Amino acid sequence: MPTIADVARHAQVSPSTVSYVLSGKRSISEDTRERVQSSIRELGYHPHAGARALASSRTSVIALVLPLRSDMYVPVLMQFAVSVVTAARAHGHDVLLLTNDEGPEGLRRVTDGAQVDALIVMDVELDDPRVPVLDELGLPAVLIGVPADPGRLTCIDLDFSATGRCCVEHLAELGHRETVLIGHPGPVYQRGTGFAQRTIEGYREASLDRGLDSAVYPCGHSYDEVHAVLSRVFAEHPEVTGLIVHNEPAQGVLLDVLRRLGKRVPEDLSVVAICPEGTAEAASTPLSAVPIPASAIGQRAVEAVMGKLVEARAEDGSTLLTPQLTVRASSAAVRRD
Amino acid sequence: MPTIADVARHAQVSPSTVSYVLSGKRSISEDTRERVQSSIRELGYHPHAGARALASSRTSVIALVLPLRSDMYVPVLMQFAVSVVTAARAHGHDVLLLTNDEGPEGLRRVTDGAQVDALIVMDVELDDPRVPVLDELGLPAVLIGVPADPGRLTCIDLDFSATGRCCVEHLAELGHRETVLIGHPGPVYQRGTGFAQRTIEGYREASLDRGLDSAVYPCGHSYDEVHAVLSRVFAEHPEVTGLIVHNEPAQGVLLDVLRRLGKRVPEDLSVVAICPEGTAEAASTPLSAVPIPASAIGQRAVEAVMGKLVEARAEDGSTLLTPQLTVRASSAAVRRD
DNA sequence: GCTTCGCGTCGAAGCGCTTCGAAGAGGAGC
DNA sequence: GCTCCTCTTCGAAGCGCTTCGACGCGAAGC
Repeated sequence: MPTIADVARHAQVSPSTVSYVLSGKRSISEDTRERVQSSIRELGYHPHAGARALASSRTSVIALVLPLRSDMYVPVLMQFAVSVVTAARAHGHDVLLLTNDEGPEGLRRVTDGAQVDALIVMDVELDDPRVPVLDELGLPAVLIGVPADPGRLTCIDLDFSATGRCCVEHLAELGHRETVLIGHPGPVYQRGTGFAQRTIEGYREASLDRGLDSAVYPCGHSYDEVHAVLSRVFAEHPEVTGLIVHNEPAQGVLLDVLRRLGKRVPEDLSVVAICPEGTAEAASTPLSAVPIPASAIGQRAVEAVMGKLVEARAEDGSTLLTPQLTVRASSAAVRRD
Repeated sequence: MPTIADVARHAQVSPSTVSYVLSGKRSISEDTRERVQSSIRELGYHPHAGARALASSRTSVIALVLPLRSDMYVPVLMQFAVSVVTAARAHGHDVLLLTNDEGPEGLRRVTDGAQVDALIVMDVELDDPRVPVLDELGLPAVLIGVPADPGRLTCIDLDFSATGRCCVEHLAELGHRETVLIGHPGPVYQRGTGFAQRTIEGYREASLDRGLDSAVYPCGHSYDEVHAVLSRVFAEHPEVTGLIVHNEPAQGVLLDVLRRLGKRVPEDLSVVAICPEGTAEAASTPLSAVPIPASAIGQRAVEAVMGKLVEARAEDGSTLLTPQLTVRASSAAVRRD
């Protein structure tokens, strides 16, 4: 592997000049710059990341902390990850993948060892032990998800409260008076998952505002669980005409179960989902849905991190993306007959 | 941040001694070792990764190259990724996440820059442009998937040919004479995806061996596509009693469509899937299936990489894991009436 | 004509660690 | 008593890069 000294010799300049050509931190004459650049190309020079990190205390690597939990919906996670990597690359950075099983110590490890310049942390819970650690770490950090107390940290997420509200309003405008929210499995709520709880809040508030009945049913993913929950829903709420589904993995099964139970969508029952675009489109009856803009969030997270990194720009707290409901075949005006 | 010099001073030894305590590369007296270790703890010392990489030309980071393609089944991908990260951590290594959109150059970039010690590459195609690049890179590399010509590289994968065969044999033993394989969408095959093609090969060979009819139908993921393909299958093969499904995303919809078409599983039709354990279990009729052992593969990949890293042990070419079919409710003996 | 300035370049120091050779201290062997 | 080892520890060099101060030079200012 050629070093910067090799390049310097080849271009007949000093190593520092090569460095300045690369970083652009001092002006270099057109002439030398080209000479250096062609030497770099000719020798196939790539700066040694370790040496660079040592000298500049910058790694050009950001950490992405993924949850390992099985109850997170994987495709969304993956969209996040991919968009973060892509956006980071666009800014000349790489991504170090961490899972959560090291806990807060894992964060300390990589930052103390100067392995990363910044962190992006996913699946943040309302009362997340990582948040205080991140806050005191002092490195640029962005949370995907909003904890109860974000401290000085930047958060980015879909506005789930508005999302819940948005679903209610859509159904209300179609004339539905009684709706039910099919949620994530119980443990997700007990754990204090912000997005799940906020969705419920929004749902409840909006229902109250409009004087509509509301009810929340946590629900598992399997066919049997969905079947059991829906049976209970119809037994306990025979008048229900609107279903809001905030439980991605159950989505696929849900329409199937409804069919079995003799409910036609949207004739007997309107369904609104909160899930990735693709899932909503591919359903047997395409679902009216608020898409989860995973890619946009990932991208924003990277932008925020880069902002802090480059210009120590203090991001203005949380960014909550406005939900955008797309109407498809699964929701329709209630039939008054 | 304390440096090794701070620790040395605190423990009243030289920096090199601290280094040897950390690396264990020379014997250190019980006494000093403990003194050094408690200084490390007390000061909260973490070695600077960049400095270490520079001095030792070892980064303790391995690259994981993920495909970005939308037609890969995401949950499996994620299982791979998570198991790779977990296994790597168990060996004291971190994982740098790369996507495929930089192509072979991306590999060069991270290796030339000495950012990683080794690479794990997923979703390798039969004729993958990254393979020759990896081969000449000289770094330890492990492929998940088996290209047509692996060169000197180590490959790890499920034995998909045996998997196809295994499914046929299971159905044959139940008395089925005519089976159909529902495969991935056409482009997956045209792209030269090893695992898809090998499954078909195994399926065809085993069918031939047993004198059974065979037919392959590529198939998309959406409800409509599955419906269309299955309708064609039953029109063109009215006698079919066994379905082998090698198309994870279609799995969910499939049973639903069969029900619509008036086919009972397993009474009219036995279904065998090739998919992750969880998917097979959660189906409305639990599926007899060959699970894709993503975690095991990821783990093995890391082991292989570590082997090469530590002892320059030349892994013995490809490792193909033997498929293990689990019988569930979706397959039964054919009814002769 | 002399100072002043800015531009382009260089040299050297230093980032924090690993590692090699060597040195000091004691014990064993003759 | 002297040599020869072994066991611990140290010192110094060096990994490849960035960055700061300085220097030389031509242009501008008086």
